[in-house]
Order: sequence, then C-alpha cells, then structure tokens
Amino acid sequence: MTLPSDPLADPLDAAFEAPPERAKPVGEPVYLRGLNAEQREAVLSLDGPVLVLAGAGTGKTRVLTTRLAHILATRRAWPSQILSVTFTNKAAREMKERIGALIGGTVEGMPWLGTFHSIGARMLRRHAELAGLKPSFTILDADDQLRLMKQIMEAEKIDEKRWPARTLAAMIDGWKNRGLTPVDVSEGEGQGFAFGKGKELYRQYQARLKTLNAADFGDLLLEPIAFMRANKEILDDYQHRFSYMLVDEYQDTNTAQYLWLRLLSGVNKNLCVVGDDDQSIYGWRGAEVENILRFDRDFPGAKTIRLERNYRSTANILAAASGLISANKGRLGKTLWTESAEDGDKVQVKGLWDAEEEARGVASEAETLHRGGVPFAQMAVLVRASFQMREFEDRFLALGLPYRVIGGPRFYERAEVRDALAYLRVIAQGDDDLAFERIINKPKRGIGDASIQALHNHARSASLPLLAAAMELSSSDELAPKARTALGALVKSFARWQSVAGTLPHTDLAEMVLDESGYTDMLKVDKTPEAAGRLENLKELVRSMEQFESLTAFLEHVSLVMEVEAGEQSTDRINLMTLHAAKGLEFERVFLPGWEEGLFPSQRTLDEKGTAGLEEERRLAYVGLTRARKRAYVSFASNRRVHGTWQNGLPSRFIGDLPAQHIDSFVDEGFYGNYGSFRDNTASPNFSSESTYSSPGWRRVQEARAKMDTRSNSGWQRGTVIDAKAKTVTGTDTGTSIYSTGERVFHQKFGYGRVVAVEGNKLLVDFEKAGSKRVIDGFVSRA
DNA sequence: CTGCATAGGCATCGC
DNA sequence: GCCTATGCAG
Repeated sequence: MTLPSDPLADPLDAAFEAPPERAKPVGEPVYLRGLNAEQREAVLSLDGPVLVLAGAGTGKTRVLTTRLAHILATRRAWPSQILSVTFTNKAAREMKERIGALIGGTVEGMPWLGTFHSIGARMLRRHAELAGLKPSFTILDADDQLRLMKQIMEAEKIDEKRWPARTLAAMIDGWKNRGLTPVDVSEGEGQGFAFGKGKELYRQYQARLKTLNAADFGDLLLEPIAFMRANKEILDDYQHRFSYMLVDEYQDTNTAQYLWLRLLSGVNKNLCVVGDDDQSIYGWRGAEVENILRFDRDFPGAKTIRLERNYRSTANILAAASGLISANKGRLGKTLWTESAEDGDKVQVKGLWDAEEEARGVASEAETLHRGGVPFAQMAVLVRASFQMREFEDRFLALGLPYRVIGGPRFYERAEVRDALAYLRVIAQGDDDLAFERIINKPKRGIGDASIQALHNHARSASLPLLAAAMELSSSDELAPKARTALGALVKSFARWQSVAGTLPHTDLAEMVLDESGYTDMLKVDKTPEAAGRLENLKELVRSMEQFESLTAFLEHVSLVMEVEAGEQSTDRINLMTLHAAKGLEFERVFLPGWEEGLFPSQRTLDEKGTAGLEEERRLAYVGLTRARKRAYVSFASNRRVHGTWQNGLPSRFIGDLPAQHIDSFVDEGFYGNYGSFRDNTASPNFSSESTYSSPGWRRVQEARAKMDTRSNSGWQRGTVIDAKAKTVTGTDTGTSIYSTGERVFHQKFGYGRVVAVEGNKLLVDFEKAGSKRVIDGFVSRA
C-alpha cells in the first residue's frame, strides 16, 4: 500500500513512501517497543508545546525519530507538514535514515527537515524578491564575507590595522545572531568600532550583498523573519503549513532562530524542542541557553519531560561527569542514572611531560586496546582546538595506525577547490563579483592590480557587476593591450560557458571550464609536490558533483554543507576531532588530551566571557566525558608549544572538578623531569628524605613503578599513581613573583610551607614536611 | 606584471 | 608554525 501523494509537497520532492503493510500486533505499534516511560511520553505527547530535557546518552535521537515516525505512521500529517530542525547536516541525514528504517522505505519527501540554515535558504529562495534578491542568489561563506568587508572598509578609508575586518565581521555576525537588521541596531552599539561607524558599515555591507545578489549565513534566517513579519499571507501560509514542529539541540539556538521559531509556531502550538542545557557549547556563535531555560514561559502550558536514564556510559564515567558539571550554576538540573550493574573503570587521569609524550601515550594505548579486540573506530581523540590534532596525526602516521579526522581540513575550503567553485559561481550567477575577482587572474593571464583597479572604477561608475563591466572595458581602449585581450578572452569564455550551461551536464561543464580556463594546465606545469594533490582534489570535486541534479543544486550543497560526505564510515579508524564536533557521538574509549589551564579552559574564552565562558568550557568538558561508553582518558602535558614557543602549563581546573573517588591518577615518569629540575636547584639534596617518601601516595608510586617494567608498554599503564586531586595553581614564570616573603603556600608534591625568600619567579620555601626547597612560583598556590 | 624574499601579525569552536 | 601583506628585482 502506498500513501496518496502528498498534496502539499513541491513537485521536486520525491514521493513519500508509506510503510509497507505489516501484521500489526494488537495494541501499540512496533516502534514504541523498548522505549522507557519518559521516552514514550515524549513520543506520544503530540499536542501543544513540549520540552524534552534529554541528558547525554538518554536516547534523545531515538525519541526524536520515533516521534516523527509516529506522526507519519498515524497519518496525522504529511511529510511536508512537518518542520524538523537539526543543528548539523549530519544529524539531519541521520534522522532521515533512521525514520526510514523505522517505518520502512525511504523518507526523501521531507522537504522541511534540515538545519536552520538550509531551511532558511529554502524559504529565502522561494521569496527572494521580497528581500531584494533573485532566487539564484549566492550564499557567501565567512571568507567571502571578510573580503567584502575589507573592500567596504577600504572605500571608507578605515585603517585596517587599527580596526580589523574580522572584528567588524564578528560584530555584524553578533547583530545578525540577535536578529538585528541595520535599522534595529541601537546608536550606542558599534560606537567602539572605527569612530562609531559600525552601524553604517553594517548598512553598507547589507546594501553590497543585494547588489551582489548574495546572502550570508545570518541572512538566511533574518530575511525570512523580515518578510514573514511584513507579509501576512506568507506568514499565514507557513503557520498553517506546519502542523508539527520539532527542534533538536534547542539549547544551541540563538535569538534569530528563536524569533523565527516563534513566528512559525504562532498558530498551532505543536512545537517540540529537545535539548540539554548542560551541553550548550555554542555561546560564541550567539546561542542563548536562556532560550531553553525559559521555554515554559515562552510557551505557556508547555509540558516538560526529563530523560535521565543513561544508556551509554558506565557509572564511574557518569559520576565523574556529573561531579564536574555540578560546579556550574544556572542549570535546570538533571540527575543521570544508569541501571548497569558494573561501575566500570574509573576515569584515567594522567600528566605527561609534553604534548608529544601525550600523543605517544594515546597512540600506544590505542594499539594495546586494538590488540585486545577494541576496534579503532570505537576510539576517539577529542581535542579542544584543532591545532592539537597535529601531534596525534604525526604519531599515528609514524606507527601506521589508521585514523580519520572528522571536521578537519575542509575539502571545499582548499584553495584550488574554491577557485574551481568560483568559476562555477560566476557561470551560475554572473553578479557574483567576489567569485569573479577571485579567478580574474588565476591562472595568470596578465591582468594585474592596475587593470583590476580600472575595472572596479568602471564597474562602479556604470553600476554594473564586474563581469559586465569587463565586457565593456575589453571593447574600449582604456586598458593596456595585453590586459585588454586577456580580459576579452576571459569574458568570451564565460559567455560561452554560460550558454552551454543549460544543456551540458554540469560535470562535463566543470571539466570544460577547468581545461579551457587553463587552470588544470597551470597545475600540470607546476612541479611543486602539492600540485599533484590539487589535481586529484579537482577530480574529486567533479566526481562529487555527480550526485547532484544540477549545478545550482551542487553549489547550494557546497555553501550549506562545506563537508564532503564521509563515505568511508566502514573502515576501522581512530576518530580524531574537536570536542565541538563530537557532540552527539559516542565511542567505547575516549581520549581527552590537553586538559591544561589556558588551553582548556581556553584563556581566550575566559578573557572574553568571564564566568559564563568558564561554565561553557566546563560544559564542553562534560560533553567530552559523556561521549565515552566504557573508559575515558583525560591527560595534560606540562610543556606545550604555543605559537612556536614552549610554554609550561598547569593541570586544568576541570581535573580538580572530577570527584576523586571516580578517577585514577597517574603521572608519567617524564613528568617528573619537570620537578626533577628543582632537585638540581635545591641547596640541600635531601629530596629523598624519608619525610618526602613516607606518604601513602608515594608508597603507591614505588609499588606501581616496580610493577611497571614488567607490564606492557602502554603509555597509560606505565605511569605512577599520585594524589587524585590535581590542585589548580596560579603564578608567573617570568619577572617578579606574585608571592611575597612570609606567605603560606601549597606545593603539589612538597605540601604546605612558608615563603622565606623571593628571587624573581623562584621562591625559597620552608616546607613543613619536606624542608627547605627552591621552587618556581608557578608550581605553588596560596594556601 | 610576476616571482621571490622577507617581515609581521596572528592563531578556538563552525552552520 | 601559518598565512598575508609588502618590497624589490627581473
């Protein structure tokens, strides 16, 4: 049996396949089986606003997909009447697959399932003219945006050294995230930028976007909000179109997204949002945790359902993560629990000498685990910032361990790919000046700065797009002959490509363009080692175009997705990614390196956002820990290269947040090298005195060390045990110490003592147990 | 106009 | 350690 075709579906949407008829068990549908009571309630509460507070690993995705499947299977709505918003394209794809699996068949026909941006783009293309755009508008990425702002600032004669374009870009993004158009920005805002020109620059930027027939990411939401507010009929249409609305990761929505949702849900209130305030990690992108905290006030009568039973992690991991997150204030508060009988392993915490050692430790543990039967694909290394990945890649490559970088260097951001895309963008949308400018002299065809300047002048005075201006200019005699013929040839090529674009398959067109433009020749002649790879990338680009039905569909995908579908999920590789990229994923073993003050929590976030920033970083740590099913390994290095120079770091305060009874702490031998240096500085070498070594901790150290040599070579097992709690310390490593004579201080190894003398950053401390020592102030804290 | 060299600023997270 | 903006010679 098939459902009659969806009357509201766009003609382009593939028909929705109904579930095949099957023998229905008496009572409830199969897909409800195995859901716990709360999950079931979340699936079945279809009428009115619903907030599902879903802790990590509580089966959130299952609930979401089942809820959708339930709506469809009970025929309460057509696929085209359901709006479901996810945060990433990956989540959207997954949801489609899982719904398909639940109700049988494919679910191609869900036109309004996607990210905020892809749905926004869809809406904006339908009503482009209301926003002063043509439906063919280009979606600019951050790079294009920045170049555009630079141009505007140059025209305004603003000193780019003093007022970086990046800052303006961030400011405008911030306004867009808050749903503010140039008129809405208050006079006070942007005062700080370029003598109060911020608001005016924003206005000009928006005007430029219109003439370029382009929109940036923020516009994909802002413009629909604007035209829905201004046009009652359009708003009505959308409000009645969607009978059910579903939003995933609601804690990460920003104000603009919130306004957009409020508009759409204005008539029927069947809005279900799912999220976890403890996993809100996108504040820097404008996310407002407040949205989820206030949901029941925004939508009166909202039902709140808490999912707290965790199906993913061991009790120790959950307890460690819960202990950590409990240091945050302003939470809705959930208590995750598990029914699993075993507590599992404690969270492994380990200090190492430097980042290289850290990578060694992780790699060798990964090898050991793999020999023990754990697939590589079930291991993940989650870093705070992508530059940390390098160390791991080097190590994995050296050992020949297979790995994959998720969300790593993005394919569509490579220079050669962007160049090729620029050609295609000009063909698809001749007003795209940014794209045209990018390739006007790539490959080199003798059109230099002077000619480009002349072209700009002409374009501005005739108010024409660059391509049209180039056409005029190449038939005048304003340019040097060489540049003139080159420009003329380029313009003719584009005219030819544009004329065949309608008939030629787009992959053929792409090959033709790359050949005729001389781009591939340029790379073939190039004998640098990278050139071959670039050619390969271009071939890959053409290949990836095959799965799209048109050039415009492909370009849309590129601007919204920026990542190539990782088709090789099946291969067994270690996963390497940032903590942000890891949200929503789970692995048996998770490595969490780089838990050092300044890196994690990131100093920059702390400086910019203070306590709120710290709490967000802590939520990020929470997300990291809760990715692990069986075992989590936290580590920190005492030395790390930052900006090319060595810096020494201190254990992250988050390590101190982990409840001692749920972690095992180790310090690698190498780590002691750090402390060992004090030994040399110590006047009286009583380092090995009985008093130092008599603590239980040190006895365990000795025992562990004795065992260590006979055990496997794993970086994680080789370590020695120290006190569970890592103490957070502050201090300076240069200049005068922040401590003064007579202060009582604490040292991680030597315990409590009193400062006897200060020499630069070195302190002479009389320790109560360990006697008199010379230490660097960075390693003590005020007691 | 192009190519090379050098300096200088700079650095999360990502739809 | 990276990319970009700038200066200079050919």
